[in-house]
Amino acid sequence: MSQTTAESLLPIGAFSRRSRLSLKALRLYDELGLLPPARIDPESGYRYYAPDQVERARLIGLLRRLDMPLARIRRVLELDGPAASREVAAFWAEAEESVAVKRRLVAYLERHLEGRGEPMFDVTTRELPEQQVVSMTRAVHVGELVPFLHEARSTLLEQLRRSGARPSGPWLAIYHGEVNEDSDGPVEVCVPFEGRADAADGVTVRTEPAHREAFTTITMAQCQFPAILDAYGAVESWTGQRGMEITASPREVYFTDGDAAADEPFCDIAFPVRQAL
Amino acid sequence: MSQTTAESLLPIGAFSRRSRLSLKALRLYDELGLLPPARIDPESGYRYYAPDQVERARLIGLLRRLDMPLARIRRVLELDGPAASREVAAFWAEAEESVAVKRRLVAYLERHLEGRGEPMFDVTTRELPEQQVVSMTRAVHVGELVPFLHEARSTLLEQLRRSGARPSGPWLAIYHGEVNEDSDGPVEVCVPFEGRADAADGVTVRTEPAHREAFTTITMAQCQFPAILDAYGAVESWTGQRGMEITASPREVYFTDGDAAADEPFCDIAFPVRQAL
DNA sequence: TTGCTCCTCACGTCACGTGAGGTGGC
DNA sequence: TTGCTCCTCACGTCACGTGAGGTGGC
Repeated sequence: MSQTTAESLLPIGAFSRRSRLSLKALRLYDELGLLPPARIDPESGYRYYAPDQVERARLIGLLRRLDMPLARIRRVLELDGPAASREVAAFWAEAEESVAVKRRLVAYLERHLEGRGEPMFDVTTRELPEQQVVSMTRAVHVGELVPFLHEARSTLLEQLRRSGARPSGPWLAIYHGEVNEDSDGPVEVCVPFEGRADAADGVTVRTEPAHREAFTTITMAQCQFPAILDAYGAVESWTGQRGMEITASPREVYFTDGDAAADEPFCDIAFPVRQAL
Repeated sequence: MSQTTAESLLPIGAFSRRSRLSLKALRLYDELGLLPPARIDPESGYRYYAPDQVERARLIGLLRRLDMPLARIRRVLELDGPAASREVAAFWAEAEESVAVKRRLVAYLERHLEGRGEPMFDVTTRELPEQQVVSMTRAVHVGELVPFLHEARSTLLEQLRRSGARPSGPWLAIYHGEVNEDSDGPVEVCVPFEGRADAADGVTVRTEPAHREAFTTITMAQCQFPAILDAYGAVESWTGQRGMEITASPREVYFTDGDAAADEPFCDIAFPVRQAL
């Protein structure tokens, strides 16, 4: 029996041909414990694989063709059939999401490169007085942004209610860093208020200094990536042309508590500015 | 004027914020000549960028978000607007193609992982006598495969005609290596013949030795990746279960000159075999 | 003895991220 | 003097590809 088993073991070259994985890949998967050979000769270090390891090897190869990282493949392999299938489906759903974003980006780039007119934005400035705000800050990637905005707004309003203070203007989010797939902000959600409010777990009370800001109003459709780049770009170039300097992180001032129709005013894109010398 | 220009130059940190590119990325793009700073201080090595370089920088950043390689981005940047737009579209078309393949692969994997029945294949063997063939071999990736098959077949038939020989059986392709996006075969297209044929530029005349082969017949729909994996897998496991050894590269024997209906017999998937001892 | 297969480093690829250690101007 | 910004290495990441140099069995 062990005789028979030993005889049917495949050295790495044969196993490579049967599994369609390179020698280098097989050695790496061994090293990572992802696909250890059935036997390793202790003298020579030769790797010998069992024929029934071919199936696992091919599965790894196919998952790699989806560009699934090896760490994630390891997780798939630890699950039973139906759960593994769901894991693959979940991975692929993420991939499709990222493709959908890129598809919009391609459309945007084609429009820009061909020099077809970008949408027009009315940019103006306004003076904001010093203001008390309650705020919550978190590092979020793009997928977690919208839930965070809503959660933070609710928490802040609740905190004002508990403190006996009342909101004195529209809520806003300050983007201290970029928010996308690779970058996670941080994002600070603020609610301006009147009266006296207490800080709490995760809730800061601070003063937003008086400042002038350049802004433009956009619809919900224009607030999606990559269309939103045009709005940011419009405000930035407007300030640049007038010799203004951006003095703080950009912010979005929201008019609604949640959703609006795609073509209704949805928020202001605003940059604090000062006239350069 | 040069005064004004010099004053408006941005050091790398400011340019990084405006372009949304990391310092590391900006230094790399400088090194590669993709986005050299307007001025480099010869003493300190400090990089200074012109404000109008922001546009190019952002374009690079957006193209990178499509996962376009820097070499390809360089090409896009060398083109004028409309041509650049077409380059982006062409790149994206390739990406969509690769997504389409992966999408089918995901469906295939889900079926397999859930253990839903794989299609049944009738596998049998046949004895082939020694045969004269004319053949052409080339390293092709999956995108170039079908054109090569047709081109080679025409060339070989023409060569037989010129030699006064005549085809004596269906044409076939021998896959000496895997053919996919990363791997390029090689693939050998063969036409068996009777009579006497001359070699020519790229056309080899050789004898295919007598052998037994295990094979199954599939439709055109089953000949697509990844469905075709089932047919290959079926023949391989059939041979394995009967203690046969595969002795040469797998081959596909085509019944038609071009296309068939999706559910009609289209080709045989065949492996030369011998009974193991 | 020659070929073939296997072994283990070690370095390259691609597009950066992340320190380490140091300089320069306000 | 302290902080801030900038500089240049150098190494790490990820999943391998590609030798180099050497061993072992037929």
